Amino acid sequence: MNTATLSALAEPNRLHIIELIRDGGSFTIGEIAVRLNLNQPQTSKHLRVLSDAGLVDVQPVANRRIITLRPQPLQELDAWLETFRRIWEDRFDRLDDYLMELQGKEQNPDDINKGSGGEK
Amino acid sequence: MNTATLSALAEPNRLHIIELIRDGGSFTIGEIAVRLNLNQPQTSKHLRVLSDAGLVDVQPVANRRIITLRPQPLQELDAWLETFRRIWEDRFDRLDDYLMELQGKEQNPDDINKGSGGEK
DNA sequence: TCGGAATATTCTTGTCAAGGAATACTTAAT
DNA sequence: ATTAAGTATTCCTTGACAAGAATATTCCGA
Repeated sequence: MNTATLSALAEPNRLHIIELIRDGGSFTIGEIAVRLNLNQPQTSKHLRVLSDAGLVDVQPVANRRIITLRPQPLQELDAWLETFRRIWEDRFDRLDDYLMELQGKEQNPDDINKGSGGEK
Repeated sequence: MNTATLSALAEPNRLHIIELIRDGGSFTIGEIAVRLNLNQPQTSKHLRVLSDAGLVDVQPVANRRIITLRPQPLQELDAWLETFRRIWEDRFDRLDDYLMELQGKEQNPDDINKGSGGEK
């Protein structure tokens, strides 16, 4: 996974921008600033970050910028999450039980080690 | 969405930890440190962050900690992404074509013209 | 009780990101 | 050419965060 996508989304204002565009379709930088109560310069800066991360498209129209969502990074994030769904179905319920039992009983470390990787 | 989840994942080492656990099932802090070539203190610190974000479960067993994945935050992230899929199906394919055309790329003219607002 | 293994905590330092304020740039209209 | 709107950039300050190093803590076994 791309940490650029994640850190771009990790900032609350930027996350709000993404959600605003998701719901509203397309906006101008000034419109975004108004709707989210941000100053224009910080809005521009946040959009620069989002644009660098490939999360938005910026179309210059006259002296405005039309901001739209760009699906790809979010789709990649989705694909990454997909790699977890398999695990959740196969393994997790059983592993959970196993750990519960480990904690309930007094056990020695050798029994624990046989779980995943043999060592020592 | 919870920005805590996102910023926890936005750090490369922490993302690697999550992927390691996803693939390997369960690990000890020391094992994680060895596998990812991290020092023990930073591994502990990263795991504290992951634990605070609810991304991992920490089971004390003797003087070790058994680390396992905790599905919930990733499932919430997944649910958040779900809110975008609807948009992508309804709206985006059409909008994408529109933007392609704005940029001067060759597209199927029939598809473009039958869009709603042919502005140009 | 002591030693050693596994993990936690503290302190320091460098880096980087975010907001505020001021200013520069670009475009359209007149 | 001038003006005003929209946006970009710069400078500054502040706070958060991550790594490194050193030390503290907890637990087990002998």
